[in-house]
Amino acid sequence: MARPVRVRFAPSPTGPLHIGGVRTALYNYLFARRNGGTMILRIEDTDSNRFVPGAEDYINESLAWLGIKIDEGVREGGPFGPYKQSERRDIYRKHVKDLLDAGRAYIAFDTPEELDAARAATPNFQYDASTRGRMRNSLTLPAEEVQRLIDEGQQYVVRFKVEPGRDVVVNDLLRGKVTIKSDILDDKVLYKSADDLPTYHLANIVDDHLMEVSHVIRGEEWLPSAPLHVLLYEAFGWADTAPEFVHLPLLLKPDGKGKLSKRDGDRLGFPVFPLEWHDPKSGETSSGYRESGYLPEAVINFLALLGWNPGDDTEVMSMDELISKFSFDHCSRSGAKFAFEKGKWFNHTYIQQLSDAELAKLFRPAAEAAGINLDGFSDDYIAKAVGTLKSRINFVKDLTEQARFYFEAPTTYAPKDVKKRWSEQTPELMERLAVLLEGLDDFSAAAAEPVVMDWIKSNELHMGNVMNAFRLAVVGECKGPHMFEITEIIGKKETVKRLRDAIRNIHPDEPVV
RNA sequence: GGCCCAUUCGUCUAUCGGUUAGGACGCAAGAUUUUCAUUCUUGAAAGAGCAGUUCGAUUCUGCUAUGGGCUACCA
Repeated sequence: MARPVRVRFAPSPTGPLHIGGVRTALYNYLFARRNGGTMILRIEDTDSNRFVPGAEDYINESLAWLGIKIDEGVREGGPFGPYKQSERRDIYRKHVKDLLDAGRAYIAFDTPEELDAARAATPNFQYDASTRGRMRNSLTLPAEEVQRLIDEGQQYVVRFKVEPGRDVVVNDLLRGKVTIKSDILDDKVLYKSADDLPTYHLANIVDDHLMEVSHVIRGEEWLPSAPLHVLLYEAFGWADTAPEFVHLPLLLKPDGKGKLSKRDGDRLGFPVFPLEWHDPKSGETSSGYRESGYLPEAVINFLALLGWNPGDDTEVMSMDELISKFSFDHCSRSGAKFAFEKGKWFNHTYIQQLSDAELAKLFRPAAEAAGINLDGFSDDYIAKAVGTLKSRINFVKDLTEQARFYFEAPTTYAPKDVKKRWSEQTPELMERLAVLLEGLDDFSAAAAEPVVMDWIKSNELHMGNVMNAFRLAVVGECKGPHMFEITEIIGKKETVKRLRDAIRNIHPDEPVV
C-alpha cells in the first residue's frame, strides 16, 4: 500500500494563475515535502481554444516567486515526460483506442447544433444510457456507416459509455466515502477529433496513472466529476493503483456570494493573482501580490491558513515549519472567505522580520515607481531611513509616502497641522532652536535630544508646541518616527535648513486651499 | 430543476461526547508617546433551526434552512 508520494499541480494555461490555484499548488507542495514525495507540474493545455500566450511562463514565475519548488515538469524534465499534454497526443490516442476496442467508449457524430436541439427538445437532456440509443453514434449506426463518416472527414468525439445502475464510491481523504449513482453521470466526451486532443477527464486519468501519481489534491469543483474518474480507472483496469483523492474547499468572495473571482480583486482592492498580469487579448492589467508589496513568505503563510491549521494556535510559520506540520487531518472541509485584512497583518509581521538593509533593497524599486529620487543617498542612509519606518507599514509601498521626507524637503505643510501647531510666536522660537542646533558638534539622537530637552525645560517652553512645530518644519506634517532619529539621519545641515525654510514659508494667516 | 459538498464570534479557525467554547485578524476602550504609528492591557463578539441517540451533545444520526460546487466537443 505504501508507495512513494507523488503529487501534481495541473493548471491550464488559460490565463494568470488564480490565488485559489496557488493554494492548491501550495497544499500539494506541503504534502509532498512532508512525506518526502515528488511535486509534478503538468500543463493541461487540452483546450486549444482557450490557450493564452504567456500563461505558462506566468505559472512558472509565480511558483518560483512563492518558493514552491517543482521536481518534475516542463522546465525541470523528469522520467515521466512530456509534462505538457499537447505533447502527449500519441499516448492519448492509444488509450482512447483501448477504450474503444474494449467497448467502454464509442464514437459520436452529433454536431453541437444537434446537441443543442436535443437539449431544447428534452428537459434535463443528458447524453447517457437513456438517450444514446437515439443519437448519431457508433452504437446506433452500422459499422460501415461509421467508417464512411470518419473517412469523409466528419468530425466526431469519443464518449465514455457509462453503465447505469451502479453505486460509484469516491474515497476522499477529507470527506470520507462519497457515493453517487452512475445513472446521473453522462457519457462524457473523452476525445475530440477536431483538434486531436482529449478532454480533461481522459488526459487527467491517463497522465496521473502513467506519472504514477499517488494523491490527487485538487479543488472541490472536481468532486462532482470524481465518480467519472473512478469509473475511468476501472475501465482501464487501473483501479488497484488509482490515486487517493483530496478535494479542497474553495476560496470564496470576502463579501456576498460565490467563489473568489478576478472581479472581486478589482472591486475590493486586493490582488487575486500572485504576479501582475497583462492580458494579451484585452490589454488590461491585473495587479499582483508581488507588485503590491507583499512578501512571498506572507502570502504563503496567509494562504496556508485558509483551510488548514497546525492543530494549535501557531500562526506565523515559515515554509519549512508549514511543511513539518502539514497534514490533511487539520484541513477544513468548508469554503473559506478570502479575508484579505489578515493578509495585510501577515505582511506587516513578515516585514518586521526583515533587516533594514533588506527592506531598503525592496524599497528602491518602489521609490523609483513613486518618483522619489534616491541618487546621492547611500545604502546606509536609505537603510536607516526605512528602518525607522518599518514598524509602521504593512507594505513596502507604504514607505513611498512615509519615507519621502527623508529624501525631499517638504514643499508644502499640512494645513491642519499648521493651524494647530504654528502660531505667531513659532517662527522666533524655531529660529532659536535652529541656532541651538547649529551649535551642536554631536548631532546623534543620543547627544542632541538631551540638549534640546534641557533648553525647553530651562526656558520653560511648552514641549508639545516646540516639538510639533519642529516636526512640521522637518517632515511637513505632524507624524512620523521619533524626531531625533530623523534629525540624526538627515543631519544637522539639512535639519537647520528645513527649519529656516519653514520659518520663511509657513504663513498660517493666508487662506489655505 | 437534478446531483454532490459544507455549516462554531464580522472573518480565518481550535475543540476529535463532559471546557467559564480557546486563539488570531478586524473593531472598541485604556496605558505608553513631543506627533502619527508601533507596542502592551482590557473588552464586545459564535455552536443555523428542529427532532432523535445518550446519564450528558458544538461534537453522532435524520429533517429543514442557508451557503457553495457541478450539471460543455472548459478546465
